[in-house]
Amino acid sequence: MKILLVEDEPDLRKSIKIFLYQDGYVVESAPDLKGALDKSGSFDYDCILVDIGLPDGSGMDLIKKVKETHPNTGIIVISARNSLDDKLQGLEQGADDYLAKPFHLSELNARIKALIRRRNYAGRKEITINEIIVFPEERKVMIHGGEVVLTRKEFDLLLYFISNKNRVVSKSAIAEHLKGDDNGFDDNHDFIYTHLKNMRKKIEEKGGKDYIETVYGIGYKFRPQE
Amino acid sequence: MKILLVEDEPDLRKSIKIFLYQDGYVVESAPDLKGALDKSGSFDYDCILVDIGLPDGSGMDLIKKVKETHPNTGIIVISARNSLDDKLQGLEQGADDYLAKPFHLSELNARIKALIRRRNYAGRKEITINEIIVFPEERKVMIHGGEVVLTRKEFDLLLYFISNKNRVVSKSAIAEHLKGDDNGFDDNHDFIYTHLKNMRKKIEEKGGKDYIETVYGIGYKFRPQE
DNA sequence: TCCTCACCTCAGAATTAATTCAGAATTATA
DNA sequence: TATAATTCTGAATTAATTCTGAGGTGAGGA
Repeated sequence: MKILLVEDEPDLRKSIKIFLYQDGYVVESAPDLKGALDKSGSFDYDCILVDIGLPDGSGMDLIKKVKETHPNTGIIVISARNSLDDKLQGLEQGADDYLAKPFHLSELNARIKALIRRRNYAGRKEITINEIIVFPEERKVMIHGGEVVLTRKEFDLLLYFISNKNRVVSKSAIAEHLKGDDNGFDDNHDFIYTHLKNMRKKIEEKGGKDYIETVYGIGYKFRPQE
Repeated sequence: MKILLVEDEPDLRKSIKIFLYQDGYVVESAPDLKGALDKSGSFDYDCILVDIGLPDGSGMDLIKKVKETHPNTGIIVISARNSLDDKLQGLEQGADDYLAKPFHLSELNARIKALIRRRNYAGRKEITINEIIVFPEERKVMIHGGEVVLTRKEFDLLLYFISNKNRVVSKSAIAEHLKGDDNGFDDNHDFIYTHLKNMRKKIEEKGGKDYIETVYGIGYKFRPQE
């Protein structure tokens, strides 16, 4: 679950980032409109949090562009100006929710969860893939009534496969999705192997089938039975 | 237990705040309708105390909005005008109780307790979690007939776990809940460790089991036995 | 056969949690 | 008010868990 945070005030940016990270999200951030446009254009985030008042422009432009290019990305506006105009304009441009500053971080978290649930899981709290049941908000996985305890990366990996089921995903796409902020250009993605192996092992131990098919030389495909 | 107090008169606001704080609540306040709308829109309070006559509008608008967005929040109207109309109108908008000025603070406290009890604990005065019995109003905890003496933060921590049982709560969320007013955004949450440890120790000393499960990398989960 | 890539194992690096402690802040008491 | 006691907070240390990357093996394709 990857989030882009666009906020110019460094302290606030840092706090939000820490908070969301601790809540299980993979977070990237940008301090201005330019950086945000760059990032949003080159990656498919699950959700973007955008401050309207940015040093080099208005967050409204970002909303507009993202809604054109990545219509499936959720957008939450955070704004200091609690004017009705701002709110209406933001929602009109395609934003999904609005939060006035100052806000409690747990409230932000609740909104994100609600948004992601609305968009991705048709409002349901759990996803069922044959004998595997995944609870995205609780980061919990059950198989045959028993819990499979996954680490942060393992869980993200599984969720990524699920949301891309029946599609081939490359190793580097996975790596990019699991990696947090701006670690430059990291070309060694071998750590995926370990997480994949551990995840497979844990699922198999609990009696779950391995629906992850290796597409030699290309990547992997998560193919549940119909 | 977090309360929002909306009252324009500074002296009254201050004394109510101090009084409620001393009774164990975490209190935030706003002097006008605008501030109240901001705060209530971005956090889920257990209870909101609202004066009807505010400098920039009527508290009725706040009641209406809160009931739409956070239907689980209790609302108590406090008003100088002791008119039946006011009372009826407030209750009609969705307020849960009504208190005419001037009032005794102890009366206010009693109403809050009654309200919170009605809403959160199905009218009961105590919450039982296996061998642990918690009295939220008295901020008292019993195990096997003996009292566990907890500090303010320790008790709030326990209560927070209980009201989020079987759900993972992050360290940040806990920290935010335990911290009172508008301390900006604080990103050092390590003090949680100490409170958690002390609480666990006290409960264990009295023979209570440790139902707090650590979810590595994410947070904690309070999981009582079925 | 040779080469590439998947996959495994393993150990050190990095992160996170538990524990301890001391000074700061708060509250109670004289 | 002054003093003592308690509680809170953050830092330091240690322990536990997870992440990451390197090296090796083997399978499949050219």
